[in-house]
Amino acid sequence: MTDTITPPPLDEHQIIAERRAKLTAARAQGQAYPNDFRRTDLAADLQRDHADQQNDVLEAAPRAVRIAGRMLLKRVMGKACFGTLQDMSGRMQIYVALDLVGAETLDAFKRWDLGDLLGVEGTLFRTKTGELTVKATSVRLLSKSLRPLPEKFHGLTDQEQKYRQRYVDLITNPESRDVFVKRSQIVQAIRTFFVQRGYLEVETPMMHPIPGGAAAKPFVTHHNALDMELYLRIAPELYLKKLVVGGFEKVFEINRNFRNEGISTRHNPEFTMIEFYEAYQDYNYLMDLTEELLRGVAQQVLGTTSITYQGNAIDLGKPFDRLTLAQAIHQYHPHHSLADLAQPDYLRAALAKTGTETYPTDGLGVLQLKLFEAGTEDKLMQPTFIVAHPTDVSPLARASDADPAVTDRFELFITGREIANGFSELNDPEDQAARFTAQAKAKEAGDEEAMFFDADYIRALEYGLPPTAGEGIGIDRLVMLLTDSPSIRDVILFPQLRNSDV
RNA sequence: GGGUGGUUAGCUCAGCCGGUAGAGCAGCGGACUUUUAAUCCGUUGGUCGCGAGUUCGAAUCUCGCACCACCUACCA
Repeated sequence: MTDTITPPPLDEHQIIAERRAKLTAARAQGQAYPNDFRRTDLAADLQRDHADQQNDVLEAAPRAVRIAGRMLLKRVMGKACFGTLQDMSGRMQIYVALDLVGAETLDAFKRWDLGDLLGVEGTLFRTKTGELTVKATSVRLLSKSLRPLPEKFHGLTDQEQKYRQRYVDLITNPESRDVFVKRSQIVQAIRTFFVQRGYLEVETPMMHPIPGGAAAKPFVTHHNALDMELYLRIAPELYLKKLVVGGFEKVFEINRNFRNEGISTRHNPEFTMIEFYEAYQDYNYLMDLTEELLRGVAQQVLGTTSITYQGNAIDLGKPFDRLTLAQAIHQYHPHHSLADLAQPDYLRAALAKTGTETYPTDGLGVLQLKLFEAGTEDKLMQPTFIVAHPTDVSPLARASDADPAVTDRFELFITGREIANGFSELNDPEDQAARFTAQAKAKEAGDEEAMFFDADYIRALEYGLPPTAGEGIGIDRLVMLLTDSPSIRDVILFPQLRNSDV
């Protein structure tokens, strides 16, 4: 501590100035930010443990408690006051009366502000109206809050401020807290699911000399000591498969990916994925596993597999549909017959009507994919696996034995959004090298998202990757689904926003 | 990248047929020993996002810029 006065912030105004004056007065009384108060109780535990006890029971055998929290409501009435404290678990009312705490403490309490952090000792009782309350024998100011909280009834509603000052959002809006508590529970449930199945959780590099594992534009940075360019990873895929080569036959990683692309309600530059790989399994196994995972997580975190997303009922309990691109297009647009959808010329004509650009090099599969994306993808409300993606756009997936033009791959769509992507891995090093060469050519031709030729990955495959199935699930989008959140920013604590002047 | 809407007190919002800015909450002063969005009386607080223009006069009309939201495009 020093005696130097902190320069007032640029947005200092009357309320802050008044609170700062109270802080200065508190400093004159002694330590203004004490750290010797130890709580013994959390609000929610007390509410739960004493839910059934009437006041006569509580008064007969007084329960001594020590709680701490932020004061969100205060009702001053002459010689007795009520306040509402909030801690990480919930809220608890406190009662501060002259005959129990004395005039000095009562006067001090009256000057404390909403937002101040208090420590309270006392006993439990129940008020006339039946609310469990701590009757204070002592109240202390533990941290002065210099900035006023948002309006106590409406909380913070301004979207920008909710994102930029998430801490204020979390203080005042229980719905926001709930989303992030659920997010934590969802991630924990996923982690447990894989650990219980014998998977090893690993951490692979976030900085890659060659960005790989997905088609996306990377962020670039520079390592000074090595004097080399490094890329923030766009996916952990290639590293995880190297671990399978190394003998870790079931691995998963839950971590951030970074993609230097647009920002929207469904895209944040850094987002969280789980990727998992299991040797001696294929993509059909993954689809079964994915259904089991999503059902289990929803049941565990929400207590149900029937959920609502933005007004649409979604049933995670039923077996998920499994359709090829052509089958999905036909199902939602029956005027396209399956025979038509197998004709490249027909597809080109249909795409021309939707204004979608096509290239002479687009094969049947790519044309189907484009038509799917142009008007079917967003209609897949209920969980649907789209299987057999074209080999041309799946450079890391194993080609189908029955038809090498497509891969043993699926994408899972729910509410019209891609939630997961998985496939039987391409483990033939010569095929993989050829696919990388094709990608490298596309990159030279100007495709910014085409992949690099990754020689170390080919070398790993040359040691022998067992037949393996691998999948990625977008955690943010899954959390959006399970918390009924309309924007990815609602499920990321500190979403990326443009710079602002504080 | 394109379109639409928003930006007024610390917060939630009115005011927008151009005439010098309002409410509730919070704050400040006062009353009140079971309140709970406490109540009652009094009261402080504003570069109306920023910059230009039209006008005797702009929160209000016009143009530009910034940021936010939504839609759209892009994006495995």
